[in-house]
This record gives sequence, C-alpha cells and structure tokens, in this order.
Amino acid sequence: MSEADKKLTHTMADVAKAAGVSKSTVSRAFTQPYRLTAETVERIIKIAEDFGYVPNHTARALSTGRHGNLALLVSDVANPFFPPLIRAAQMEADTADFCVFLGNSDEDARQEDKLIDRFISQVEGLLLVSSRLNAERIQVHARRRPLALINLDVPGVPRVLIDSATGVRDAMSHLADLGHKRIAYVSGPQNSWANRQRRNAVRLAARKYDMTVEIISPAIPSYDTGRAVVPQLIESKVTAAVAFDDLTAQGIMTGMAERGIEIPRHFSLVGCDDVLGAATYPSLTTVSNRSDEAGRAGVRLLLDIMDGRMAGDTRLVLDTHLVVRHTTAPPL
Amino acid sequence: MSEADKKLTHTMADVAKAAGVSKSTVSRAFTQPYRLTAETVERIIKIAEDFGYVPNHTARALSTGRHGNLALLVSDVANPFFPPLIRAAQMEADTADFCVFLGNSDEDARQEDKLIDRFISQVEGLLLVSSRLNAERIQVHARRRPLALINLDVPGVPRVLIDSATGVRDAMSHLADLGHKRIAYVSGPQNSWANRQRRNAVRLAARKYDMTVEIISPAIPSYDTGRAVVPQLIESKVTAAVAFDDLTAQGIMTGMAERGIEIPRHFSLVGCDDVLGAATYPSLTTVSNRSDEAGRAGVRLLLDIMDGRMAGDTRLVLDTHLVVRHTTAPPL
DNA sequence: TTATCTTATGCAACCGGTTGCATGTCAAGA
DNA sequence: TCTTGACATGCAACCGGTTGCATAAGATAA
Repeated sequence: MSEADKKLTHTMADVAKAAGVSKSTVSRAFTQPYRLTAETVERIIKIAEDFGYVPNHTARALSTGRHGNLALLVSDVANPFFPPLIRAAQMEADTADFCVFLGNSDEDARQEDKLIDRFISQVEGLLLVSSRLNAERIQVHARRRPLALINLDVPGVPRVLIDSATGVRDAMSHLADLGHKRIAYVSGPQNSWANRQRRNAVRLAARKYDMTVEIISPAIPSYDTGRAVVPQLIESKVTAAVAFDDLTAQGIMTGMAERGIEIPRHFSLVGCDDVLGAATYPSLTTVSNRSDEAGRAGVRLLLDIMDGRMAGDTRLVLDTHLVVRHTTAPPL
Repeated sequence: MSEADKKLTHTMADVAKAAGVSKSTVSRAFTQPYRLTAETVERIIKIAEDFGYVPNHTARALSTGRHGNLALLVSDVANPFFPPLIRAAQMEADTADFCVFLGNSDEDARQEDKLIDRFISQVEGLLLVSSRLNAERIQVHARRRPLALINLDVPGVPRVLIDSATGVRDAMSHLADLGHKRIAYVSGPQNSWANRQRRNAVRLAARKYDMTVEIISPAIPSYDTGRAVVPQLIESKVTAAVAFDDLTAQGIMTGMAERGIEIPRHFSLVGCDDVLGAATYPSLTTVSNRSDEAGRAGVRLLLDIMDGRMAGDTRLVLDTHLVVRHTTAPPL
C-alpha cells in the first residue's frame, strides 16, 4: 500500500489491483453488491475506504448517461424568499444522491437562457424558480431535459404553485372574528401574479364578511415603503392592514412605533410570506409561504418525472395558511 | 444526411464521417482551429451546425480533467449571512464561464466531507465557507483539488478572512465612549473562527478601556438563543452587550422588550454581520460583514490558484467597521 | 457419478471526446 | 533535382467508469 499511499486520487483499477479482483468486480461492489459474495464486497469496500476512493462522477456519467446532477435556477439568491427554498431543494436532492448546480438569473431572461445552456449537458433535470422566461422558451427547454417549475404556471410543464389566496382568506376571517370592519391592503407590484392573487382574495373575503377595504398601492414593496405608508393608513381610519409581504409589514411596524401607536393594541397587522420567522417584536402574524416545502416538492416532482413515475403536466398547488402570532387583536 | 437526420443527438464521429475527416480533425476544429485549413474548419462547422451538434461536456471533462465547475459549500444556506455571499460568488464564477455546485453542510462536518466527496470528481476547485472541518481534513481535500476557504484560517491553504476584530474594536471603543463599564459578549459556536476572533477582540478592547466582560456561551447562535439568554444578561448586571451575530442580537431585542427593558435607554446592544439592514426597531447598531465581497474574492482567489497565478498560501483579509444605528446609548 | 443449473467473477468493448506521435504533401532552399 | 521543413491531418491510446457475454467452480438433480 505504500505506493498507493502516494497517489492523491485513486481509480477503480487501483482498488481492483489491491483487492486482487477485476475492475468490473469493483464496479459491481458499488452498483450491484447483491451480485457478489458478501465477503468480496466487504473486502473491496474496506480497501476503497482505506484509499479514500470515490467513484468518478464524470466517467460514470459518460458510460451511463446519468450524471446525478440537477440544476436549480432562481431569480435572486439574496431575496429572502429563496434561501429556505434553496436549502430545502438542496437537501432533498442530497437524499437522492444528486448534486445541485445553482444559477442566479438576476431577474434576467437572457441570463437564464445562458445558464440553462451551460448546465444542460451535465444535468438530468432542471428546476426553475420564479422564472422570467416566457412559456415558449420554457417549453423548448422542457423538450431537451426533464424540467419542473416553481411559482410559474405553464400548461403542460410540471409545476409547483404556492396559492397564497387561501392563507389570505384565513387572515381575513381571523380579522373578521376579532371584530375588524375596516381594513387596508398594502399592495405589491402591480404586475405580480402573487399580488393580484392576494388583493383579490382580500376583496372577496371583505365582501363576504361585510368589511370595507382600502387599497394602498405604493410602487415597490420594501421596508421603507412600509414605513412611508403609515400616514395613509392612519388617515384612512382602518383598524387593521394586510401587507403584501413581511418586509412591508415590518416597515409598517416601525412607522407605527415611531408614532407611538401600539401594535396590536391600537392596530392589527398581517404580513405575507413568513420570511422573518418570529423575529420581530411583537412577532408578526403572517401568511406562510411554505417556500421550503415548495423547494422540496419541486425536487421530488422533478425526480419523479425523471423516473417516469409522474405525468408530464402535473400541477401541484400548495395552499397556505395563517400563522397567528402577536400583531393582531380586537379593535379598540 | 437523411440518416443523420434521424438521430436525436450526434457525436463527433457522425460529424467526422459526414465531413470526410477523422474525429481528431473535428475535435481540433473546435479547440484549435488555427491548426487546420480555414476551409476545413468552415466545412466542419457548417456540418456541425446542420446536425445541431454540440460537443459533449462530460466526455470532454473526462479526457481533459477540466469540467468548468466549482463547488461552493456553506454551512447553512438559509442563514442570512450567506445568500449575498452565494450570490456574489455565483456571479463571479459565471463571468469566468464556470458553473457552481452548491452544497449545504448543515453545520455538520461529516455531511461536509460527504458532499466534498460527491463533488470532487466533477469540479476543478472547491470553495468552503465557514467550514466545520478541522485543519487536517481541509488539508487532505486541498491536496486533491485546488481549494480556497472563506472565514477559516488554515495555514498553507489560500483563504479569505473577514476580520471582524476591527469592527468589534470599533464597537468596543464606541461603547467605552458612551461610558459603559460592564459589558457582555454573547458567544457563537465554540469551534468557529469568527467567534474566537470576536471574543478575543472584545477581551482585548475591554482590557484597554478598563471594562469588565461577561462571556455568555449558548450552544448555537440563533434568534431563539438570543431570547433565551436575556435572563443571564439581566442577572449579570451588564449595561451593554455585543452579540456574535445579528440574529442573536435580534433575539435579545425581543427578550428585552418582553421584559419591558428599553433599548437603547436601559441597555445597549451591538450585533455582528449587518444582515438585517435597518429592519429592526430600533434599528440595530452592528459590525458590517462584507460577505458579498468575501464571496467574490474567494472565487477570484480560487480561479487564480487554479491558473497557478497565485501562491498556495495567500491570506486575504477584509477588514470591517462599525455601523452605528440606534441600539446604543449612554448607560443610565 | 455424470449432467445441468447457479452463481461469482473476468474479459473486452464501449461511452465521446482529446492529444502525442506518425505520416503524407507541398514549397522553399541547396 | 533532391533535401528539408512546415504544415495539415490521421491513428490509436487514453480518461475512468459500466455492462453484455463468457467462463469456471460449486451445488443440485438424475
């Protein structure tokens, strides 16, 4: 073994030689151990471990056509919506012994196309999250490799969708139960599918519970936007608000605190996306987004498709629910 | 060409046959066209395009050993410290036409080893961020592939370090100026390089400014940890605390608020890493982390080493500074 | 005891490129 | 005209695994 010791990286042939068997046997020890004597397998594994031998992914991929890699493309890694999703997707892939490529499209369709081209020859499947590509491009790529989407609804392409409407309905019901009659919805981007979905859910529920709704439409959702919107909220005399996302809600909390208005005693507030955990004071009541579950489900869906265990046009909808914490209370 | 038309995917041999040349010539048409007649190259390229032929990444990697891939391993994707770093690293790699594998070690050395083994045969370099591996393991891996570290100081291994000591010193000086005499350091993971560095900076500065320091050592830094630690802080009668990270600091803010202790009037608090922006109330005074710059620098360092443009034991230190916001004030 | 079936393992081709060396051609120099 | 060298291209080995088929040994049945 003194000679083997010197090598930085060993091949199957090295292990085979040391074990006194052929390459094929070593290969089988890893891929079809049941075909070998338990004793042989054991000996080979032992030697492989001593050598620190790990089968070469590339060589394996070349002969089998299976790379054991997935590509995960997101629009912005640093947007707090994504990290839990990425984490969950990564770990789910890991349990199936897949490696994942991460791509950051930077909200740019061209960049996304470029990354897909770069990944495609070394992955068995693609998972696109909040893709900016149009349906046509998506379908082109889907024809080349198994492909799944998260947060984009393209017919014929397997996809996981997060239905925030259900959670927003819960929130409205919760506010109605507490006795609120006049509420505000602090809107997100006008062209956002999620925003339309949430706003409509608010409107519908308001009608059902006989509440009035004030729609406040700042340009971009952010912490600063939330702070800036507080005077309008006060002026409109509403007793509660549903914000497009948690960041906006957090801004509203600050704005209220700065004016000495106590949440939830004087004002009730609900966020969306649950990206802050319980990390505000008081902790924010919000609509879960389940982005981690979406990530997990996306990977599983993709793996299922790759194995042909699932139809190609599966449409998986995750509903959301209200996470009641401490920013809602009956109106004064 | 009617026969070629039928194939889904073409190989170099197909193109060679159609062009009436050998495989080698086709290969050279793509990799060293200057060695061939312009006319030959042109003919081959034309046919390749007609066929929709694209060289197989895997086969190429097998023979050249160049995959054009990097591995990025972090301890927890969802920890807000990492996403900006990941994003920056990914985009930096992208400009050099590299794909990046993302691994999540989940703060577990064994998992990290496993992921490295899985990646190693298909990457040209490894970038480990806040690795939990010991120096010995790191060196073993570094011998197998070019490897760079972020946030871990192993002699002989190229590394990018974020020197939070400079920022922590600033923080201590700031607290001393305000008149604090007894402060606490709420510790992070015991085996974390950053934690040791911060703790030592606190101790040294305390000696310099003649302050007493209470070290509080919870198991894992998190929001909940911060909340849980508040009783100890109160009991120890300190007037200010420096927390290992912003999450912990945020937890402390909540814990204090729950007990009616106002920050900064009754208690001053400094975080580390600046991952929350101004999004707490009151907004958190903290030490900047520059994690995005670290990510970018790490990738560049790794690429430089791979090209042999840089010595193997480069040690790049990024210093930090204090961002004063609104959680520090003179003691009562 | 011999014929037959199992089972464990080896042989060698193959996946699709790259590359060192060999060969053949043509033009410039002697 | 013959040599020499530059240059374009081909041959075949190689990267490190996988896998269909062959073989030999042991187990079982006749």
